[in-house]
Amino acid sequence: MTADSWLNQLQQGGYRLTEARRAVVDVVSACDHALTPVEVYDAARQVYPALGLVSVYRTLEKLDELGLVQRVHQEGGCNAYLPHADGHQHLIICEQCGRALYFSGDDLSGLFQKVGEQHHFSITGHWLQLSGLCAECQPE
Amino acid sequence: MTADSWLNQLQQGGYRLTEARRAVVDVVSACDHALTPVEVYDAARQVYPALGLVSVYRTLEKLDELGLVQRVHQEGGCNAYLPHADGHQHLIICEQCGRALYFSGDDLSGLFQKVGEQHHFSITGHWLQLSGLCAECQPE
DNA sequence: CGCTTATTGAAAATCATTTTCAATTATAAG
DNA sequence: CTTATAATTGAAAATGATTTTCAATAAGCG
Repeated sequence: MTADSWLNQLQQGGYRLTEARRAVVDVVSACDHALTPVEVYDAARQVYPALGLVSVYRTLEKLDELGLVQRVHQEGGCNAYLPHADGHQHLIICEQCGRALYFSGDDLSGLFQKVGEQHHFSITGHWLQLSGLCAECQPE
Repeated sequence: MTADSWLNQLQQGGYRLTEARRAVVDVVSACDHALTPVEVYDAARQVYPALGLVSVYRTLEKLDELGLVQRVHQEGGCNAYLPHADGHQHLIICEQCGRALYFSGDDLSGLFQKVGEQHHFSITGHWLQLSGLCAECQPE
């Protein structure tokens, strides 16, 4: 029931529940790879044809604000969104099929702090994404 | 003589050396923080006022292709360029002043491989950026 | 020096994103 | 169940970044 949980959190955040938002949430919350606004638009219109692209942008913005999605940066562009996993902040993305997967990086945070100290930086954030081929996309 | 080295590599790559390219290379190769195309344009016109923004885009594209610059992703946008350090692939960027710094991540590459194996991914690349405050920008 | 062709800057075209706006609709109050 | 109010909507226009087109220029070869 991720979608329902997201809708609850939207409401909790003071936002109204509308058809447009439901459609966007349905698509994004159930997806295992990053989607651009246009991809969300196309998928969500299958359910709710009256949807406007503008509402997709606006809804993604709110989901991002609530920490429900995370922005993914890729070669081609930097405007794709993925459900945000709690606690696990690091990503692996398959170059071929686009499937995304979070992995736990508890051991890394300490390392980042250490690297920061070496260079006299106080580290406040990090961005880590691995790319490669998932099991299914690997040649024999 | 980084600038000269870059110009050599451009020529080696089959490209001609022009005033426009010289101006762009001068600016980017000597900069310690990420610059957007427009920022490069503004800085380079101080030296070569006839420069067109289009040539900045085109030159940055070629420098990227030759591995001389690297694209940096940041909150606001993902279109800033930084000289590419050889061997050191990981970045720390100061949130305040924008100063960028590479650090060696030999120990990390092994770790990335291991994480990949755990999830049956063959890792072919990674993207790591730390952000924080550099020594000068830290409050006492 | 002269030829060939890559490169140029300006302008137009394209593409993604944001803003504007009047109409609609979710929600709270009656 | 109404009604009132303010958030939300989609369409269209506006913006901003990037790319393409194109005739003029200039780099680099012979």
